[in-house]
Amino acid sequence: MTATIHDVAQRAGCSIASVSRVLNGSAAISPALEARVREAIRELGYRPNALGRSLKTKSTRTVGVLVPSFTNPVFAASLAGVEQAARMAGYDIILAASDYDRDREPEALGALMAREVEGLVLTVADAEHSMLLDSLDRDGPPYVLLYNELAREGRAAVSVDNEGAVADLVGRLIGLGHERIAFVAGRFRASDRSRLRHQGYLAAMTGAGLEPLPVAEVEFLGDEAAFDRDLAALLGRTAPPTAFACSNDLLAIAVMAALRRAGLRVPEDASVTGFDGIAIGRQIHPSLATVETPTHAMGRAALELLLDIRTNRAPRATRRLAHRFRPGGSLAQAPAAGLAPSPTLPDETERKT
Amino acid sequence: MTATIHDVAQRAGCSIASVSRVLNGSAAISPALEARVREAIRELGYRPNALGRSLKTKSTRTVGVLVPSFTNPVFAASLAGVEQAARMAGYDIILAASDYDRDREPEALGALMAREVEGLVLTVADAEHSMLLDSLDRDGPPYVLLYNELAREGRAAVSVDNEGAVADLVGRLIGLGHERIAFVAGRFRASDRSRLRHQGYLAAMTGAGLEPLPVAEVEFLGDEAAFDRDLAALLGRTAPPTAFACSNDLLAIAVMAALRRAGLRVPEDASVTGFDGIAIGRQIHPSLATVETPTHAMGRAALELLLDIRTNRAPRATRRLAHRFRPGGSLAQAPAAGLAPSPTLPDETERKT
DNA sequence: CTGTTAGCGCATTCAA
DNA sequence: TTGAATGCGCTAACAG
Repeated sequence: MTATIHDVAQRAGCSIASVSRVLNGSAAISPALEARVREAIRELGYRPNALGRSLKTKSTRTVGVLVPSFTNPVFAASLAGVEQAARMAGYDIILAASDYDRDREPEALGALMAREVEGLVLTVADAEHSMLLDSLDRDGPPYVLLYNELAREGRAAVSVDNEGAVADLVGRLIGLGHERIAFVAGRFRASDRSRLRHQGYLAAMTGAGLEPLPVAEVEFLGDEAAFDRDLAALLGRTAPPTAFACSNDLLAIAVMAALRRAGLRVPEDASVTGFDGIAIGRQIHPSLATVETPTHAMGRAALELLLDIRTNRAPRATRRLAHRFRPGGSLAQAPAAGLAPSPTLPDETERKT
Repeated sequence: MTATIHDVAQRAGCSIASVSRVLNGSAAISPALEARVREAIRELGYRPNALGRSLKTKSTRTVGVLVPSFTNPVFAASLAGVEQAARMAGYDIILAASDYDRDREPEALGALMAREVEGLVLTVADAEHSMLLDSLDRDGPPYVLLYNELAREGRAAVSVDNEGAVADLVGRLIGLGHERIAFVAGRFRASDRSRLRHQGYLAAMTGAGLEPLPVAEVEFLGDEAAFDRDLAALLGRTAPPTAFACSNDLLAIAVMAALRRAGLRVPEDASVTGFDGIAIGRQIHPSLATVETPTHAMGRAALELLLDIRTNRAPRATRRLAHRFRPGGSLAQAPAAGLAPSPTLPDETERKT
């Protein structure tokens, strides 16, 4: 049985109130008593029980974090930012993952709320039509959405200009002479970010008088074969795309691999762009042209905003952080106009793993 | 003010004991009362407060997780495994990160323990000489080490055969004719895994009668310039290495990029191997030859072992999960640079491009 | 400056 | 089958 405040009091020969006082510095204590208490604490290896404290003070100093996945470097980096900011503010983090499954969101949130978290940082599948958020607004702790963008006022969020950034990116592709530009997206159902980025693509294409191609919605976590199949519809066109704008970096890297399997060279035969700016995008060859988003800072900002909202020091509004274009070797001039890329023969004989 | 058990009792016209009973099914209740209670719960939107419950039952159904970083895909995947297993077992997770800083470990653990976690899953910097673990053994919740391997008996751990796997990997390099094989490691101080993997390298080299090269300890999170500088000592040798065994995949990918900057081709001029088997290693070009470790499963196994230890259903021992070699394009025959080594049979497919 | 006391929300005796 | 009472570990009045 671990020591309680009573044990300390008894050993120090004082009341539990005095122990509590030296613990929290909530009132003046005579140096002599304080010394005795500290000694007793040391001897007993006493550490205050946060449960008892929280029950009394109604302050758990805990925030809940719900993300779709930890495996995605973007969320991992954000989580690190949240963690760092939380630690600095003396908060602990309770974690939950939805695995991109919106049906899992409610129960995950329930678990967090039962723990009496003082606030939430969440990335949900669909922020626009979420009853979840409605119920949180009604009776829940304050929350800050991370990555979700939403029109509705009175909701706090930390995000980037997804639509504008992709529009800019696609604009660059167009500037490089690309006309047949495809957009490759993760499943929309699981990500409103993906949808917003697609909007940016559409805006840029129509704005330039180009015809958007049908979006390729690929299964993010599927295997190679499924991926190739999803992409085949695009590559099999009589005039295949010369550029692939992808809704995130992981997808872009997968697309680059798929193009390679199809015998196409990046960027000579096709350009590829990503979104997010994950670190590894710089290391690969060719390096990935993308939009860098301040993932870590966004996590930090989300937690700081949350804390500010709690103390009425900030309104519930969307805070957009700056992104920037990151050049990369995956981006090049469109191949000679009018010519479809030569359908190089698959050199599968060379590869076998 | 959110509803408490008293509010429910009052509304249902009964005692809080009865409400508690329907909540936990801990005793028989008349159907009529139960219906009234459930109705009251619904009307009030009541959800039990986990704090009060935990304080009473001394069961928090919470485990603490301490990892060096979330950004490393290996830990991210493990964390996902831990989370999944925890959720299935009805446990919540409190998170802490040490940022590879061993001085941060104690306070992080302190925060977790104050929360009365029922167990811990941790990856520490140095499991062999950790006072931290000693103090946990003395008075702390049960814990399971993840990735840390240690000789000491009576400590629970989930790991892989780091030393053996690298020895095997280096053996393959040797089998491909490589003799000047370098080992590139993250800073040893921050990772005993790195040390163990280096041991495997040494064992394989000396076992084959080859002379180990001085280890290149690189700053894992440094910039490109620092990285190139750290590697310069190796590349500047009169007879530079023809193969680079790296202590993890991220490092290996960074080394591939550095070699490229130095004007060397992988694998024609130099082979590179990693360790961990992160997913992205398959997508890059050339694909990364490495040791696949079951990161997600290890996280799951760690939590399951923890729960089993709690209930005395398992001893505190090390559980090693199986790894396996993953072939990749980063691995090739040693360049025929004027050497005539003993004729060894390559067991891998020849690669050319 | 210090001690006594009253809960925080809940599960759980013990009676009825 | 139900209710009253106790206490988990702690902080915060309120006295002294």
